[in-house]
Amino acid sequence: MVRSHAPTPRERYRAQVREEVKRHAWEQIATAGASALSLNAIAKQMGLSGPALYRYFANRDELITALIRDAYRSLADAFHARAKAGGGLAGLAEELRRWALDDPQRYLLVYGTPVPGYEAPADTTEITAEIMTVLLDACAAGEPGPSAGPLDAHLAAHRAWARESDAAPAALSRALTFWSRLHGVLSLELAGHFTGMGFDPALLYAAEAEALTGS
Amino acid sequence: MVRSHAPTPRERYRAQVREEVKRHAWEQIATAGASALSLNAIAKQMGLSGPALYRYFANRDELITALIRDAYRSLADAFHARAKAGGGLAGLAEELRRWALDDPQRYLLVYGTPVPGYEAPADTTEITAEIMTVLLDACAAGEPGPSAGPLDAHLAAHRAWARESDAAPAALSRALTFWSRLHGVLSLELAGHFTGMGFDPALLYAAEAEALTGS
DNA sequence: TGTACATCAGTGAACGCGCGTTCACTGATGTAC
DNA sequence: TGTACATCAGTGAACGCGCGTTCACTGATGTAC
Repeated sequence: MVRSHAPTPRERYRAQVREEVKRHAWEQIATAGASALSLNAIAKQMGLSGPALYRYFANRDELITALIRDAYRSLADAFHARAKAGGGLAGLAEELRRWALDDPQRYLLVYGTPVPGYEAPADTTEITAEIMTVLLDACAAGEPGPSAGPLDAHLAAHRAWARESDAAPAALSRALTFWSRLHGVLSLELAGHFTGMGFDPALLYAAEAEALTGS
Repeated sequence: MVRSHAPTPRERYRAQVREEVKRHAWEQIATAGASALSLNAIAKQMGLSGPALYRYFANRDELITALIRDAYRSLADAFHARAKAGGGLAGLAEELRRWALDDPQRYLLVYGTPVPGYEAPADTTEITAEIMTVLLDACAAGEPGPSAGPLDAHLAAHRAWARESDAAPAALSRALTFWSRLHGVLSLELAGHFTGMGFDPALLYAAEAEALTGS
């Protein structure tokens, strides 16, 4: 966020092209999946020669990293905005579904089966922790609830992932349950496992969200 | 299951080689993911030339189809066996986790992000329906439970996926919830999204299973 | 039991393809005096 | 304001690679008389 100087025209141009490359990359991912991402194909689509892209990304992995970071960033922003606007946990559930359906491949890129051979940089961990913090705050906002069961006891002793949050164990387990249940519906839906079954996944999602937020 | 004649030595040999090809295919998937599956690489690993495999599989897609079918078949068999042995819904939850952890890539192949460009044959639908039937029977076995909420009402009218089952709407929603909740935990776990968080996914899974089966 | 023939597993060469990536280069854009 | 120089975007050729797939073929295995 902190710029040490105003961007020169060249810097602005570079940033624009980088964005354009990423836009084409997302289109390509939407068509053929993340593992089919090809720098050459993107260049051709932009009317450039293949090697030209190496001015903007060191290699294929760096491009994927940028896409993943952008995706996480986008979800974190959406969560922050929704949390600020109120709506609590139910609002976050709505927001998560909206965000996922808005660009299914973006969701699958970060929460689906990992791209083979690709190793996520430590830097994205920061953003995922940010997302988790918003979720934890919303979970802690409700009634504390009794801390029962082996999971809560376990989480009380294994809460490193919650960072400096002082959420009660019940809030921790609630956050994990929120995440995994909604991901369960979304990932099956986006991967197409409900197609042909004839029911509306939105209602299953709504039922799960309701069970979680008790509203 | 019905053989019209005893297998000739040649047929037996063919079947053996097909199995060996599939074995190597699974090993390769375990290392580099399903989208990296290469017929040439498998052939080399078996000490054969690339084209030799075309005696056993018409093309790459047919091999993937065989792997997917085998995977579903294996889960269906495991579910049948467990259902017969008793244990009800809780038993199926245990079995699902055991099956998933036994070969994570096998789970991800069928329930993860679909292989890009690959279209599943209609034939596998039969096996997934079989799996669903076992699950539905277990869900219907418990107390009927009050059919409430928009989801149950919706499912009462959209139950084509349940085939000829006469399970109550509450059982239908229970089956879907069972599937998506347990898949939520498993897919996040197998995709590595819990690594580095420091808690034990098995306890989250157990908590979800308990919430579903009420035991 | 031996011989003639058909079947079929596997080979090696070849096709065309697209990939990531490097390199030396041209030409345009910006900077310094 | 004009000129000399440095910076940098983009090109085209090239490298080596592995992929799926075809084709004509050799040689071994099984079958029929």
